[in-house]
Amino acid sequence: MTGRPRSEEADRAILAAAVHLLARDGYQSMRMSDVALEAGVGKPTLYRRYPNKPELVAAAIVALTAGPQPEPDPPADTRAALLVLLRSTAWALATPGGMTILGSLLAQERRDPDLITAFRARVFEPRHAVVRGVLTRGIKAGDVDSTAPLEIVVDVLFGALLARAVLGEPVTEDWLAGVVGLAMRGVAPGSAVRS
Amino acid sequence: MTGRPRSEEADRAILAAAVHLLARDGYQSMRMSDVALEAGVGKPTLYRRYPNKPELVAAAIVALTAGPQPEPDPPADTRAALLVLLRSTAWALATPGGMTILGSLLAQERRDPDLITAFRARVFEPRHAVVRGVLTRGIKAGDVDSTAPLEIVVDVLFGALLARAVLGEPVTEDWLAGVVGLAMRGVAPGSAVRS
DNA sequence: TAATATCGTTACGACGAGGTAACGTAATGC
DNA sequence: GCATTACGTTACCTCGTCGTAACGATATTA
Repeated sequence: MTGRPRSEEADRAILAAAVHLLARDGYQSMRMSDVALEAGVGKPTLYRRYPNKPELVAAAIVALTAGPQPEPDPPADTRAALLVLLRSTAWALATPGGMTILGSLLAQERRDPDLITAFRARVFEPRHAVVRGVLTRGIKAGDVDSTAPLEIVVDVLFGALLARAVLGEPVTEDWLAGVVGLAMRGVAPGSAVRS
Repeated sequence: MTGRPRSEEADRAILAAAVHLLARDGYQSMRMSDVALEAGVGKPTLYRRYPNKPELVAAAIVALTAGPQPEPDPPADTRAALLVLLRSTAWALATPGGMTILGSLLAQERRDPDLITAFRARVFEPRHAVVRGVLTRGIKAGDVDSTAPLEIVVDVLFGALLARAVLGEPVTEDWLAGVVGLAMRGVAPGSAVRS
C-alpha cells in the first residue's frame, strides 16, 4: 500500500532550482513554474512536497546552508583568520545578485517574518559564531583586548561588507585589509577599550 | 488654451502617499491603487503625472530626501559629531520597515537598476559626504590620523548600522558609543595606519 | 496481478494588479 | 461664453502567477 516512492532526485533538483532562482530573481519575482521547469519536474510534484511558495522558499533557505559549512581550520593568526573569513563572505555577497535574497526577504518581513528569521539563523548566525570564535582565541593569544565588545566587532566587520554590497562597490583585497586593520587597532590590547 | 492647471496639492499628496507605501510595503507589494486611495486621488490622476509605477517610485525616492537635509552644524568634537550623525541614521533605519525600501530596491536591482542607483545617490551619498566632512575636519583637529582611509571608515560606520538593521537588533546608545569608539581608536593618530 | 501513490503533461480556475476608457464636473485663459 | 485641460468615479481590459484538476504512465508492495 505504499505506492510509488517519492523521487529523491526530484527532491534535490527542486531545492537546487529553488535556491538558484531565489538568488537570481528574489522571493517575489521567482516563479513556481520556473522552479518546476528548471528542476525538470511538473508543478504538481512541487506542490506534493510543499503546500505553497513560502514553504518551498523556507526549505530553500535551509538548503542554502546545507553545503560544506564548517570553515576548514582558519589560521591561528587573528588578523589572517579574519581576512580569510571575511573574504569568503565577501565572495558570496559579491556574486551577481548576492544581495537579492537578503533584500527580497527584508522587503517581505511584514508579510512573512519567518523567512528573514530563517535566513538570519541559517546564514548569518553561523558565520558570526565563527568570527566570535576567532576573536575569543585572539583574546587568549593576546591579539585582542579582553574587554573588547565582541558583538560590536562582529557587527563592524560584517557590516562593512554589507555596506560595500549595498553600495554596489566591489570588495578589493586592499579594502579588506583596511577594514580588518582598522578593527584590529580598535580592539588592540592596552588601548583602553572604554565604553 | 491653458485649461485647468494641475493641482499642486495632488502632486504633494501623491508623493507623500508613494513614500509612505513604499516604506510600508516595499516596491513590489505597494499598489498603485493604494497610492491613489491614500492620496485622495483617482488613478488617472496618478498616470497623468507618471507614466508607470517605476517612474512614480523614482520620484518618491527623490522626494525621500527633499525634507530638511543639511545636518544642523554638528559639534566640533569628532567623536560627538559622529555619534550625532549615526544616531540620526540609526533612527531612520530602525523605524518599522526601515529596511523595506532598501531591501525591495536591492531585490529589484536586475529588473530596474535605476531605482537602487537613485536611492544610493539620494540617500546614502549625502550622508556619507557629511561623515567624510567630519572626518576630514577631525584630521585637521588632530583627532584622526592623516593617512586614515576615510572611505573605509565610512563603510565601517554605516555598515555597522546596516548589520544591526539586517539582524533586526535594536541600536542602543551603548552600542553606538562602542562602534564609534572602536572606529576612533582604529584611526587614532600615531597608531601607524599601515595598509 | 491488484492496489496504491507518484510521475510529467496539459489545461484550467481564480485573483490580484497595472494601466486605460469613458463619463460628467470643475477650473482656467481668451 | 467657449475651448481646453484637469478632476474623481467607475468600469473595464489584460496579463501574470499561484495553485488544482484531470489525465495516462510508471514504480512500488501485497
